[in-house]
Amino acid sequence: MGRAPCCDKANVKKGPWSAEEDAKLKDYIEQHGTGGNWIALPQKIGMKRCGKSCRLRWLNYLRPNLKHGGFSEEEDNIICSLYISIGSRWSIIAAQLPGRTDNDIKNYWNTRLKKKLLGRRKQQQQLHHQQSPVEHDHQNHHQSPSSHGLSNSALERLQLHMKLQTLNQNPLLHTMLWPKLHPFQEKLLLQAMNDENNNNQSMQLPLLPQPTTSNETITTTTTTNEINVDPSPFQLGGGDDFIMGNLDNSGSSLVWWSNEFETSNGVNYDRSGSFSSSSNDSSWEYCAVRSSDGAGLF
DNA sequence: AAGAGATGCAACCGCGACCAA
DNA sequence: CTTGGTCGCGGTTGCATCTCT
Repeated sequence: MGRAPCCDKANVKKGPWSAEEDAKLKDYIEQHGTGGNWIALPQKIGMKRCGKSCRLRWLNYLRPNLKHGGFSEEEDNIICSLYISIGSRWSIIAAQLPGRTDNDIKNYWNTRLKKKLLGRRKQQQQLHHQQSPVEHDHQNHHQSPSSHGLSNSALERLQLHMKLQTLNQNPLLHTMLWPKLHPFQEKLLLQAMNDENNNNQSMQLPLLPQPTTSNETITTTTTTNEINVDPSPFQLGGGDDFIMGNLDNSGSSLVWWSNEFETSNGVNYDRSGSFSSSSNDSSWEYCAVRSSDGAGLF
């Protein structure tokens, strides 16, 4: 038994919007607002459109003060650094760019910006594909995210991160938004990239060294409270993206790019960027974490 | 010039979150 | 607490346009 549809699909128009439809919707919303109910809105104005479709059209196209195309270098930097930090949270990224919609940014990232920054890697992949499509497919199949422990997205962000670190072209963003990769991350990334380029067998993530008797407490500063995380051993690799844990005895605790994880105190974090640890390593002060209790972002 | 493939973007889909009853 | 309705988000698709051969 599936979910009930939000509207009568058979009597709803789909596809591109006409100028008349645009004008009708725009006029109504500008005069009356949405009324807090997108589902009922098309009926009110006599349109054969799904309420969700109206909402999307308004938010992505008809809303005033929207910018289309022509992303600036500064916007590129912001998108890139936020993507590295928080992943594909397009609505959050869009909130930092006035006049831009999440859909716009998502499209821009997927079609242009990603290629601009990771273009070389793609060319290499295409070359591989041309040389031996069958073999390539076979390897792709076996090199699923779980085989090397990192999803494509996580690997992509690691690669971007390293690449951008080397550019060092925007001092502000560089220091504020792009924390240095931990040596372990660098090693991991280089290993993954090397593995990919060589079309090798699947790479298994190394297990983290077992933490010793460190009494350090990782502290994350969140918007509403502080979370004390027991630095007991974290899992690395596995089905989701895990690069986290206590890496050595010097207190350089690390949490990075997990899609989701649960600490021993039961707090779930979702797609974190990095934590600062209570050790005085200023390069780890930036964090982007969402915890299960709703707290925390940057 | 024409066909094939690549690219860009608007729109759709499905799911989880949220909220009120 | 449960249920049903709506919202908002991220992933995906479809199609028009562009580029290459």
